[in-house]
Amino acid sequence: MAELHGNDAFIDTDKLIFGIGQVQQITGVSGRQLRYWEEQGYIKSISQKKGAAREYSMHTLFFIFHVTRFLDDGFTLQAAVDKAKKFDRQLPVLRQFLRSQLKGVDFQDDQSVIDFGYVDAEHKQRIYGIVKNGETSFKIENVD
DNA sequence: TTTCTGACA
DNA sequence: TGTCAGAA
Repeated sequence: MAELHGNDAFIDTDKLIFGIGQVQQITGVSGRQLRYWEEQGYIKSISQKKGAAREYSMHTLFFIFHVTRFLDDGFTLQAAVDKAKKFDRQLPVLRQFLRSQLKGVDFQDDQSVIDFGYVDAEHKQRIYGIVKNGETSFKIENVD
């Protein structure tokens, strides 16, 4: 039987392929830079053979995007790549945690309430994430 | 037309 | 890194 909520239930983002021209348009990184970064081993394109046009997976596209953000923050290319890699490692952990802990989101008049479920095994307290006026906070409530 | 590699006022 | 050339 098929699992409805596994990773498989979503689009395999690595099957979304982008040409170097598209990557340039989306990330603003020049083709010259992309080839140089690849030459330096910072990024990789899908099976780059001889003079064939480069293709990038969506994962790589995201990676490139993150590198540019760190470059904009003033980091060197090497440092930006390192930070992007670190960020890359955090994503699956964050996704797993959120996927298992997120119970639902309630949209109220002045705020949004994220239900993270019970805090304790006894189910005496429930924790919520509050998003209000552009700010976030936690709230723990006792369960009746 | 787009991309590739190599080179450099 | 940009840019130009010559080829695919």
